[in-house]
Amino acid sequence: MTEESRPERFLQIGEAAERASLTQRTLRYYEEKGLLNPPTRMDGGFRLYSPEDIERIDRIKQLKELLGFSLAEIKEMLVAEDVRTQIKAEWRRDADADEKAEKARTAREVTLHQLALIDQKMEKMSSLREELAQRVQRYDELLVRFAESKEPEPAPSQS
Amino acid sequence: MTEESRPERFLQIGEAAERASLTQRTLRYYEEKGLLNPPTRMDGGFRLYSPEDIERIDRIKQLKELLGFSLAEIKEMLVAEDVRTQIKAEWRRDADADEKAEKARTAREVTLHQLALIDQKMEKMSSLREELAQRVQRYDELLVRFAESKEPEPAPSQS
DNA sequence: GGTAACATTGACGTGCGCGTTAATGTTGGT
DNA sequence: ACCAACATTAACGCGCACGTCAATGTTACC
Repeated sequence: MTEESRPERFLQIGEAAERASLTQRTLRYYEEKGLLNPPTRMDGGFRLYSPEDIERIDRIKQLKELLGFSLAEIKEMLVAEDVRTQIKAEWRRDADADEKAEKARTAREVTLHQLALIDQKMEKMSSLREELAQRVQRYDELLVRFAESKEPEPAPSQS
Repeated sequence: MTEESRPERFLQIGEAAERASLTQRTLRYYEEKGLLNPPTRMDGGFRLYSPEDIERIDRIKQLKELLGFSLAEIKEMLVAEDVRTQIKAEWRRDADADEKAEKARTAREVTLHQLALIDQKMEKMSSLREELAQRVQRYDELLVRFAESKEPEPAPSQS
């Protein structure tokens, strides 16, 4: 409900940073490192982030915090995203259809690769989860035994 | 099948590092930072890692690479593990049962917290997974349309 | 007992992902 | 025209997680 969804306006760096819970420095850094393409500027040179830029920022945050990828890795992963927007932009222009299809195939491949990475991580995670769950169960059993040795004659208790 | 499972012998740092695909420096660093308790030593001062130590090293690697936690966070998380082995070691000694129960409760709590963290991550991951899967599907549809516009009269093909 | 392989403790170096400060420019409102 | 709020680049700094010497000691084996 408090979800900050895609804005309809262009945002200056301050607002953009706040939305994503990042700092302005971080956004500039991402741009410097090629993760964000240079946003448009106002006459005075102030950065103006488009809704697409904002989405991309969220994407980066997601990939970083969730999957723990390095910025370099994320940069690679975002190639697929780039191709996608590029295709969209060129859609009704007279670009070579074969070329576009090739790009789409590439983007598909990259996305599939990301999917595979995620699946790998999720598998490992769920086996770790299992391990921990079992451990909790063993603690429970242990605690029950402690309680039993203390209360040989369990009295009926409420609540 | 190539899985390096728990060894029966004590290992020197070289072998231990190789098993975990880490460097000797890293193992010493983990010890320095209190993630690994100081292993036993040979007469000359060479470190000897017990099977339990080796397990713990794998644990750390798991938590770091899988969940992207910092070493400081991992250190905290391993408290539960410590309590567990401590309880095991003290098991038949005349330590205060209440105290042991209290430790077990603490360990249980910490483990539950870890479980909650993992569940959070897995939820976010699976929604990201969904997003990507849908994207692949859209690429597929796109490519089908490309193929159709190229081949208005599909010829029966084998293989 | 020599020597190759393996280890030890410093100590400094490094890359990443920003934080922070300084000096300066821009925008929007009164 | 002025002012506060917001932005800019450039540069240095910093904590983390190790890498990388260097100088020295240990072990195992022939």
